[in-house]
Amino acid sequence: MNSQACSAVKRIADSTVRRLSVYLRFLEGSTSRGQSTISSEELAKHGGTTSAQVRKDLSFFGSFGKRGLGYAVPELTESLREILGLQRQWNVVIVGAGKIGTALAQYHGFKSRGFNVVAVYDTDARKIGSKWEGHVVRDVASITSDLGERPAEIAVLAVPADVAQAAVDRLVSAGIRAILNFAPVQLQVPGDVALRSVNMAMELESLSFELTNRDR
Amino acid sequence: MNSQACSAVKRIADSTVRRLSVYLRFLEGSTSRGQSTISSEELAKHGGTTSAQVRKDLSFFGSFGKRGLGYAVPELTESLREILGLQRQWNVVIVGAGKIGTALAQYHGFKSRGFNVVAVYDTDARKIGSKWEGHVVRDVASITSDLGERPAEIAVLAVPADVAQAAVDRLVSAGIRAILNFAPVQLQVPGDVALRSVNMAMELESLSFELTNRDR
DNA sequence: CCTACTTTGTGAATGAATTCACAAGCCTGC
DNA sequence: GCAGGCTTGTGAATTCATTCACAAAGTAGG
Ligand SMILES: NC(=O)c1ccc[n+]([C@@H]2O[C@H](COP(=O)([O-])OP(=O)(O)OC[C@H]3O[C@@H](n4cnc5c(N)ncnc54)[C@H](O)[C@@H]3O)[C@@H](O)[C@H]2O)c1
Ligand SMILES: NC(=O)c1ccc[n+]([C@@H]2O[C@H](COP(=O)([O-])OP(=O)(O)OC[C@H]3O[C@@H](n4cnc5c(N)ncnc54)[C@H](O)[C@@H]3O)[C@@H](O)[C@H]2O)c1
Repeated sequence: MNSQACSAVKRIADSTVRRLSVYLRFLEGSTSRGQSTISSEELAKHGGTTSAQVRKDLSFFGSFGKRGLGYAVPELTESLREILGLQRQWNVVIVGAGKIGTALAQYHGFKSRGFNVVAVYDTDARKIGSKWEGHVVRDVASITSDLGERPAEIAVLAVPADVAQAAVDRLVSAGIRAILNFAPVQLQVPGDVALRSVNMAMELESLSFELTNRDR
Repeated sequence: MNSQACSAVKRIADSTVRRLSVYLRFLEGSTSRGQSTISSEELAKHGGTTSAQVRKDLSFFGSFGKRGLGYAVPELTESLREILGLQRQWNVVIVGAGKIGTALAQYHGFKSRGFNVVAVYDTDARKIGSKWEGHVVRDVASITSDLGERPAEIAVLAVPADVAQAAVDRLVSAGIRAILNFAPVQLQVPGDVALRSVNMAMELESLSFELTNRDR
């Protein structure tokens, strides 16, 4: 019956972690809305799931609520931030200063959640040296020595698909620990490097499938 | 033992559909690479899964391979396009001409797969009327009558989180059938509207969790 | 202090997705 | 045309995730 975010004793499903992130985002809104306590039922409604799922998700990490009452919003917010590893800052590099890389580099939603963009890289000589929002675009060739001096844990990959694997190999040998990939290819990484991909074409195609097959 | 993409008799898991999309993308590369036949093993290697999974995924829709030989690349490509509903064109509107909306409107990867951006909308008077890449930014107030004249099936939502639900309600009542959401909120839609969300903060937080808890 | 009511936390049950394992089918070479 | 080698297609087994259902624990009000 303790409330500490105990270190995961068994493997936690990715789906659980993603829901925790959704709960956290809603809770941060609730705090500013001045609500002091919240039930699993309410959390579920705004997280697109069920109250049993919410309680099960939380139960993997400890016991955070009061029976008959619900969860204290500030405490649960804090616990979720701790579970997700958001109490520290993460350094992020963006590789590929094209259309999507530029949008991401300027996105304020990253910084406000502890993800600091520390550098932007490209290979295009015309882009190297130019800057926006305080970031000078640097030559990707300097990435290994840069990471040696000022380490970054996470890379956001926004380069064309045909050079994505080469860019990953370079990042991995430079010591990066996690990659968020926007190129529509399946990348190979060593087991100790975390990888997530955002594949927008895949999302659109899954919508296409659903529209096509709704009349089942 | 027929090869037609028969209409789904039982519910197809979303994870299956997403993998089909990945297989298709790799196959399109294989064609240009001049490979005429491919095994489930090879497809699996490049799709980040197992050969049994590939065969099971395909088996929901028919029988596309030759035993002892594998799959004919052009035929399988065609079948996957048919299954995913990609033999037609889809009209797409982008709502929110900000940083991410702009990047998406200019992205060539959509058009090349049959998703045509037919309009871009915003509320900001300074943006309305300006144009890039052939798209004039239109006032979101005209969306209902525009969709009446020239229907679009899919909306890409790239507006701030606090107005996202209102924008969805407007799109739904204008008759949109599917939404790809980039705002980090859980949206409510009627059951007959398809919804996918791309939540980049969630991806980053899931990476943060993995980095934090690798030492389990 | 006791009763009525609420909501959590969690084993057990169910349901869904993946993996196993192998018969069936096709190709090649002799 | 038969043997040997390969690869598909698919039920059965297994693993993983969600939902159920209820005891336990708390609140509130008299
Ligand atoms: N633009 C979008 O909305 C969008 C949407 C979904 C996915 N994507 C994907 O994101 C990736 C980038 O798309 P984009 O539209 O920004 O393309 P882009 O052409 O505008 O930008 C790509 C950038 O990467 C740079 N680059 C090339 N090789 C590099 C390397 N080895 N190292 C570092 N930088 C390198 C290029 O110079 C260019 O500036 C692509 O894989 C694309 O499929 C883009
Ligand atoms: N920029 C990114 O890289 C990024 C990454 C992930 C998620 N997002 C999300 O995407 C959304 C947009 O982000 P952005 O960075 O492009 O913001 P932005 O402020 O650059 O753009 C938002 C645009 O939406 C317009 N808008 C506001 N209300 C509208 C309405 N009711 N109808 C139509 N248009 C409206 C604004 O005028 C503005 O042009 C946000 O929800 C953000 O959290 C952005």
